[in-house]
Amino acid sequence: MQFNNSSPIYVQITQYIHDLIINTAWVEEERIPSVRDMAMQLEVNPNTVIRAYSILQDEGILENQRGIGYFTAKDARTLVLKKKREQFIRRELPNLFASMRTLGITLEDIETYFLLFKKEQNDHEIES
Amino acid sequence: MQFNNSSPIYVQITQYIHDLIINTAWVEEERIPSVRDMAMQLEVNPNTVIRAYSILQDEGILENQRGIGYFTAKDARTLVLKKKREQFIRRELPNLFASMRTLGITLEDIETYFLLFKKEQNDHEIES
Amino acid sequence: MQFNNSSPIYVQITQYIHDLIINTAWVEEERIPSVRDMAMQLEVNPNTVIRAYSILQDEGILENQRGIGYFTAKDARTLVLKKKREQFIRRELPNLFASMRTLGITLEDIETYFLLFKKEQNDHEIES
Amino acid sequence: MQFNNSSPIYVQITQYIHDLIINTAWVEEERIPSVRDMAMQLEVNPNTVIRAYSILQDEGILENQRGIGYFTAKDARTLVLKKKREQFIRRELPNLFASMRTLGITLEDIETYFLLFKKEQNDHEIES
DNA sequence: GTGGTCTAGACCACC
DNA sequence: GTGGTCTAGACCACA
Repeated sequence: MQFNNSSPIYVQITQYIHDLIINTAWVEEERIPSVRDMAMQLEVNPNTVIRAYSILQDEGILENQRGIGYFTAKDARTLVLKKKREQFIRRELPNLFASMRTLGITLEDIETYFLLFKKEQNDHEIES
Repeated sequence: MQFNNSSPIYVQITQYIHDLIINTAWVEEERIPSVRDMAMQLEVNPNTVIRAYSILQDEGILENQRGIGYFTAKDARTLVLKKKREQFIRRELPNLFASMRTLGITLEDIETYFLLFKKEQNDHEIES
Repeated sequence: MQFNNSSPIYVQITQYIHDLIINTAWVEEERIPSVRDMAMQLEVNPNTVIRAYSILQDEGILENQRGIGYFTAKDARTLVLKKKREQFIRRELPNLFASMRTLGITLEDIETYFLLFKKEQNDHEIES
Repeated sequence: MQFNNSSPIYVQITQYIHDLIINTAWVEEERIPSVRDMAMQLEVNPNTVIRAYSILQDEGILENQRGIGYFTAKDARTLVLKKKREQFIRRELPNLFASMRTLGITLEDIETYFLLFKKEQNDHEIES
């Protein structure tokens, strides 16, 4: 895994795990890699992984069984999706609409870009 | 002016000035408030204003005349608009589309939110 | 049995056994379940049960007969009660009074909560 | 300040700050000692102080102004009191009542101990 | 100056 | 084996 500098590594790890759960790469109520394993796998200090895991635990997405390890929560996927949707509507959308307003971009323009974007995605998939 | 914690204050100031120029609240080729005045007005450390002004100077939006002060550039408004459009298409839109994809949000959903957003804006304007 | 995360599992097991002895669910001088049985019943690692049993043995509440198993002591119930009373007066009460003081809670308030608590208990018993 | 081993240092620091705010030793909307100062004062690693401050920030008791420092929140005292009261009622009281039940201790007994406790407190105050 | 992140490494309790 | 706490120290962005 590659990290960028725009946000802290521990945040990028939480987002990465969010994705794993949405993709069902990590299924619910199963044990996830130990802090040390994850740290080795991501080539990161264990403390950084602990920080990410703890945040996810606070969010109710992970649970901890003493001396055994971390587990995905029962309704982890629902929780993640709900959380991300809220964020999207409360943070991303208002920014989007504000930008559209100041730049004079309409919904039709967005649609055009969207079709283009989907086309690109398809092309990439065909390539690979 | 109120600042939030999600991005550095100097960035928020540059965005604020971008808006002032787009709104033609600051017209082109005119002197803008001195660093000290701006700092007092925004209740901010002068260094922070200097940083914002310097960035805008690098972007070609402001110009500095030694010993006199800062001025808006000749084509400031065009520059700002161009810059913002680029950012919008290269950064915001891809993020938007990616979020839509993972969250299963369609363009129709966006439209619904957009109408809602416009309605709220109108209500606010009528109130005030 | 359900364990919470606020204290170690082996501590929760010792408290559970304390209760069993006070309730006379375990009578004195009788053999108690083997470590393995107990571990299976509680869905817990045998080492954890061993730890709990050892502590109770140190407290004089359990006795171990090599090769045979663990037994409740002759005066187990008296011992447990005495121990709990001491703990209550030396640890819980001072904390309680300190909290009451800083939070401005009076004995009358406590009484109100107590009546409420007893009422709830009754309701639960009637339900079941 | 002396720390005990029963709970992590960063937790003890948060509780210490809770007390400072309840006692109005720290008044609202004022700057508090910097992380480094506090660390030196408490003879603790700065990271440990950061951890405590961050938790209090999440609780809404402290606020952070970038590059300037931490401040007590506007309604910090109310928040702390509310938080502590809730904890008291939800955690301490049920334990208390459960102990009273199994040990056969009545409210009258508690009152006796309470008067004793208050008497001791007075004696201590007179001494010093 | 301020706080925030990250690492390396030690030590501990728990299962 | 598991996670959790703490330290020391480096480095960075921000005001």
